[in-house]
Amino acid sequence: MSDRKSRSSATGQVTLQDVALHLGISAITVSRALKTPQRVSETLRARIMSAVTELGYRPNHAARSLASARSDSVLVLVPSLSNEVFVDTLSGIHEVLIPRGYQALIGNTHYSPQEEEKQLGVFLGHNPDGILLTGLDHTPRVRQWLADCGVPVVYMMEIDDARDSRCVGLSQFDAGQVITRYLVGKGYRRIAYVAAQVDPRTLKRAEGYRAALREAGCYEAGREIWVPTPSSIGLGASLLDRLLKEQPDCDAVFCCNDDLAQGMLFQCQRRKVAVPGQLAICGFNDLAASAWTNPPITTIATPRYAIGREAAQMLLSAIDGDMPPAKLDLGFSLVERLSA
Amino acid sequence: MSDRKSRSSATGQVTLQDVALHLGISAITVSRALKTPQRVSETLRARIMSAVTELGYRPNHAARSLASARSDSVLVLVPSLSNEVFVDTLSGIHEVLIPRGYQALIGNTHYSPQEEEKQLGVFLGHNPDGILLTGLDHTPRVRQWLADCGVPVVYMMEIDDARDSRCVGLSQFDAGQVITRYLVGKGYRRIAYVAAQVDPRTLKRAEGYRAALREAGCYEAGREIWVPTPSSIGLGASLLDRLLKEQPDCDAVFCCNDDLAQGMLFQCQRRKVAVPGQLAICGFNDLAASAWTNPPITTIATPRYAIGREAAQMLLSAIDGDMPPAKLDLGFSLVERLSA
DNA sequence: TTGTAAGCGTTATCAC
DNA sequence: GTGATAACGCTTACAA
Repeated sequence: MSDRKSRSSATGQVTLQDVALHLGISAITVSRALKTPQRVSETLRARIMSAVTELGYRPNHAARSLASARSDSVLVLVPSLSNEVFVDTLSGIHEVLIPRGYQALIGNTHYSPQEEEKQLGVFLGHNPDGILLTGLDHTPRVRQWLADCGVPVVYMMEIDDARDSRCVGLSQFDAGQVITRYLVGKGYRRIAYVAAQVDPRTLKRAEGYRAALREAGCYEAGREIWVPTPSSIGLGASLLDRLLKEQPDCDAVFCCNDDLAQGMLFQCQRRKVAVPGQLAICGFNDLAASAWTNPPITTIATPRYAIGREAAQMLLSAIDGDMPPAKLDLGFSLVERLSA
Repeated sequence: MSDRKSRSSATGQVTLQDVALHLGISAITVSRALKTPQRVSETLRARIMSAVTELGYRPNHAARSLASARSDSVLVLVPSLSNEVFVDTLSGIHEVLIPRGYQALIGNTHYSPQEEEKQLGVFLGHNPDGILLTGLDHTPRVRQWLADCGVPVVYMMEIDDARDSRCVGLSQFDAGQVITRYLVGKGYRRIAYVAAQVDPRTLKRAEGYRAALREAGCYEAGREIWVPTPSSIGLGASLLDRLLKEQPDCDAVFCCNDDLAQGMLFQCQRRKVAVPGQLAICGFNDLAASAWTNPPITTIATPRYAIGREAAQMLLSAIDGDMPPAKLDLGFSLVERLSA
């Protein structure tokens, strides 16, 4: 009868209380019927369920999160949404999270640790049950927050042997080394490395590149081109011009990613530079388009779907039982095509 | 002195109460110092601010949302995250939302109205202050929920003159008609339309295509190829094969998007089909790569950043004051390049 | 300018 | 198996 309990006024939303009142039972029972059906008698449960649909009840996430200190959501921070690599990683993550009833809260850090810190600050207020981070390099404050908040974290994309943390990825160093060795094996000797959007992973690929050239006895310091701007096909095209000007004797180039490699290839076509005849080109990541250009691009295929899936899996295990930290190396594979 | 008030036990989180107790003041004052600084004396505000940083207080979103019935978050539902178009739209949205203190909750509907309904059901529980939806076609239940929940909605990508709703986009029909007229103007007469990932917008572009051909007196029903699978470069390549087999006399093709056009172009290169000599190709959306292929691709540039920005802007206005529904047509432009 | 009281919608805890 | 009660952390009233 009490009027003030009949309807939540503010939002016009149907509450648990409304459903309970409608059936003459208490709110907690409705809650149980939804969360732990086996704890409610079958007949009552049926009545509750139909009332729920009839009244159009939809749970209030904020209230649930506040009362239970869980949010059924997982924070995912990636450096970019325009990079196919991270979009694919996100698909893998969703594939695991959604069926288990979790929501992904997606944040874009734009390759900036400071931006990452800002995003983490905001999203931590959403009480995520778990956190998925890209890479191993984070600001001190981020590390502090992560340590303090007690929320499980899995790091994606790279493998770190040192720290006592969970991570799923591959050795960026090894991958850079393998593809450079491949070029050396093909007989190329004056091999350039071209990188844009400098980040910890392009740095490690560069180290792999250097190691491979050193072991082959053909390392030259001046063969690297670094630009800090975001990577793109257009940038690849202009870097081909720069490469040809600065290193006219160069016979092969390892691009830190496939966008750059595609742009270089397109520009070679424009400038009538034969690929791989005059210049061999290889990339990194095996983006979808790289199999279709002419010639198709030799590259390193990275298991990003799998990284997303396995990282999400590992995170959920960490959330449920207290599974101890583990490292998962998903490797990579050399995709030999015709550009190098 | 009261022990139970000193620390929120469950989460180990620092609360407003903790900060207040630390300073010997009341929680509401701390709240005010953070939300409406001008309502707190300068000296006290300074003390509060330093205590906040010292203790590492971070607001609890769930509690705030529950108490205030606002969430400072906006739900954004897009059909795909692997399509550059929607990624760009999201950037535009972020550009407006973030500086105004809003968070975007991103949902991927995978081009499915049912999936959209599911996502909306879940995300509505997060009490978004506003909603940004893609397209004008939604399930009856979605329309019902949107009408009931009283949250402002802006529809993106298309323009609807009929309904009393807010939308920001362009006329997909007109764009399809303009590019087809362009082909006709260039002298092509046996023009095919190829579409993948059938959605309301590719349907409308097709109608524009038909209208243009009818007015030129060269419409033929059999010149359309439709496949329901997701669009990709690889699919474009295989559809080129199919086109050449089924319509060997075809002299130009309008692809419903640039992915398909790029794939067709690459496959033409493989098969030594001259573009545009033997077959003219044009696409839709002007994706980044289309300017760099050889030949570069003639296409329709869609203002997707601007759509995101303006839609977010319109939504925020709707959230703040009760700005009346409006339509915003951002148009499109024909980008003439060398493929057609 | 500051504080008190109540309540947002849900769940944990402890009774019955 | 079901219910009463008290939180969860914050903000909207309304006082002082």
